[in-house]
Amino acid sequence: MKRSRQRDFILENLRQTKTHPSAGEVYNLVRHGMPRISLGTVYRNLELLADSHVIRRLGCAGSERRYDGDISPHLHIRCLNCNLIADIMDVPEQELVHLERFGSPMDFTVTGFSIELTGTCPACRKKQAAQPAAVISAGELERVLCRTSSSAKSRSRRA
Amino acid sequence: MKRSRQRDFILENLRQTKTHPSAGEVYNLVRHGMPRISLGTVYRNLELLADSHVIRRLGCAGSERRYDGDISPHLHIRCLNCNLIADIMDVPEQELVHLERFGSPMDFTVTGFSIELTGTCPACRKKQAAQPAAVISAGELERVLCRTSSSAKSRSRRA
DNA sequence: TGCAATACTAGTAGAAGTTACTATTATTTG
DNA sequence: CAAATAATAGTAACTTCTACTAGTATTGCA
Repeated sequence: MKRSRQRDFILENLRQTKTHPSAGEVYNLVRHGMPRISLGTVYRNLELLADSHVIRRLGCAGSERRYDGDISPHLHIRCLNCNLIADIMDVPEQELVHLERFGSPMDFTVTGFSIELTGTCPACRKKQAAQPAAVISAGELERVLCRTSSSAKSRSRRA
Repeated sequence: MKRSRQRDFILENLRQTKTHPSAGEVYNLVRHGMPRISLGTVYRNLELLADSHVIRRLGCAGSERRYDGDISPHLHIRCLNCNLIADIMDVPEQELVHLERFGSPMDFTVTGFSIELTGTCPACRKKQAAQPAAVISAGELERVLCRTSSSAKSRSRRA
């Protein structure tokens, strides 16, 4: 394994960022200082750094993979609306470690866990208040979505 | 909102499956009974059902989105090697709910959380034992990855 | 210091997963 | 039954990520 200026610069940029960026976002960050760096290099090095535990790969960050230059033990909360991710730094370690004891169905070897809180960030809450979503009643929902399995089965081969 | 045979059939299939399938896998399942169903229909309805809390969208299931027809409170463990997902059914509810109290940095509204254990499934453990991965020492890692920020900075504009 | 070995990069192409679009079909309401 | 419209099939396009190759940079050693 050899050092490279690209990897150093990626790490440096990630450590100075609090936004838990995706690979594409890191790419845009580092391009300011290294205009000719390639996207593939960013992807490769983020994975390499995460595999080496120099940075953290966020376990549950929506559809795209996100990274954190801060490897200290802390949790994240993600806005389900805009995917903004914030740190939760004040979690006592003993609250988390005990999760592993739920471990081994099917004889898995448990090596870790991912926890992510989800919610709504202040900005999105304001938007949603101004423009409230349509609401569907429980009865309506039942009617629409929970047809009995027998009636569905009897018609299932017509599509 | 109108009912459709496709949505009913997707739900029925998902509920009979224990594998926490992705949208593509659900597509392959339902095609046996509905050969002309389209992939887009499967995607749309899985999202719709998940948004309505009729099924669960797994919060941290690797790169692709996975779904669970069982919405009872339980956790999952995923094999980091092959992405096999197993249920962990015996988690006392009170162990989980308290997580929400770590809640609101930046004034987020906390609506839920995702927890996923990670590890190695029995099949992959056997494979890995037969073919062990290369190991890098801590000293080597430090040398390669942790160049000081000053030396990196001084060269960062040359790429 | 210079050279050989080779890990790494830039640039591009391609794969996988997901979303968007449109004409047509199915469901619901009156 | 007919009108209104939500949902579908099929396709194209988009996003994220990975693979590939020729060329470049880094390291180890003389």
